[in-house]
Amino acid sequence: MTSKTTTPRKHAHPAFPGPGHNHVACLSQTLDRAKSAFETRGLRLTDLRLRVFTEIAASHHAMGAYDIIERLGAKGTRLAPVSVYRAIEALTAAGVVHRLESANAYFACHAAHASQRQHIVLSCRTCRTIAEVAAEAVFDAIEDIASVHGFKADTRIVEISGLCAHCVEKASQ
Amino acid sequence: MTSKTTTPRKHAHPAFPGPGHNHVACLSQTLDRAKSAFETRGLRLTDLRLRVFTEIAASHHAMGAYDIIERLGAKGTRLAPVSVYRAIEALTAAGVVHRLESANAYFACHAAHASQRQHIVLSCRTCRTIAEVAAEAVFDAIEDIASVHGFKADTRIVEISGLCAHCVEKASQ
DNA sequence: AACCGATACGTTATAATATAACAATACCTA
DNA sequence: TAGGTATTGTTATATTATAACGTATCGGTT
Repeated sequence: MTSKTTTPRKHAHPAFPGPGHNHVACLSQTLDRAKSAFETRGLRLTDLRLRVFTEIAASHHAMGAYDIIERLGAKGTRLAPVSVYRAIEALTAAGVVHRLESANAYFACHAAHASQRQHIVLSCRTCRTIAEVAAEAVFDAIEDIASVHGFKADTRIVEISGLCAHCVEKASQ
Repeated sequence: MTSKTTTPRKHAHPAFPGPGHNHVACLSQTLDRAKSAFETRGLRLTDLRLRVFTEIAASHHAMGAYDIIERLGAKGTRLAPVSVYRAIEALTAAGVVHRLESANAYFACHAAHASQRQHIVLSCRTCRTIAEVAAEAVFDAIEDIASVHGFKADTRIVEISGLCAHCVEKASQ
């Protein structure tokens, strides 16, 4: 089995989707999850929020608020910054968008994020792709060290920058 | 032993210094460490950098770049933003100042940070105090999960917000 | 000492990110 | 359909950060 075969992947949603992954299907599922996330929380996924979310979820990259404005502007709707920020706030509250703190940018949650399992963010500095991966051991270790110091943790930000598997492979060729 | 005694602490530099800790001594040591950090790296701790660092290290809080400008301005030197940002850049490169990514702010490294042991940031949302604590288990877990995904980690940001031991105690009174 | 290249700093302008304040509209639901 | 709440529009402004370019200073070399 060579590296160039089109053998089906084991996972429908690998942490780092390759450049050629079927993003149409991926996006469709992500939108569905967003809809239920709003529904189950009793929140409204309005047209504005849906349009903003669709832009963010159009890729697996983090996107600045003003990027979103420009992209939606190119499609005919010039939004004020505050409108986009409010949409982002609602999407974040619903848990379908996260903020990449180290980049002042926003990315869609493409994973099922079942229940409350916590994820860390892996961000490839070459292809800019972002993946969230479950990492309970990391959060367990954080709780341990926090409790050693009598610290009561509230929000936990873990953002790792580096090279994703695809870019590591390319770099070694 | 009541909670109001002035019993000496076990550590000269606890992760979260109490409100009444001897910051004069603390600052003095922090400045010394900064001087050697610049020296060993062959970098210059200029007057501007020293003044900026002294402001940042005046507390265990994170400070915005414009806060620094205002504080130094109150002391007679009105600096342009870019000057402060350049100083911060140099101080960061020397490893004596870190950026709190989730707050776009900067804080002094008050710990010895011996060798290359990695630290996570604990940030109290009540008293705003920041502590860096060694947490090798956290970084080990991060390496594990990264390698599972074929990810080659480069920079690692771990920022935990919550309540420090002092504020937990106050809140429970 | 005089020179020279590199580093640091000053000055001005502007980019990039984010929120405040208040008016208008849309949406529930009684 | 009336009235309250949530959402969006509109305008202005706050906050964070960098670009571009000139001047000064430092440190090593002749």
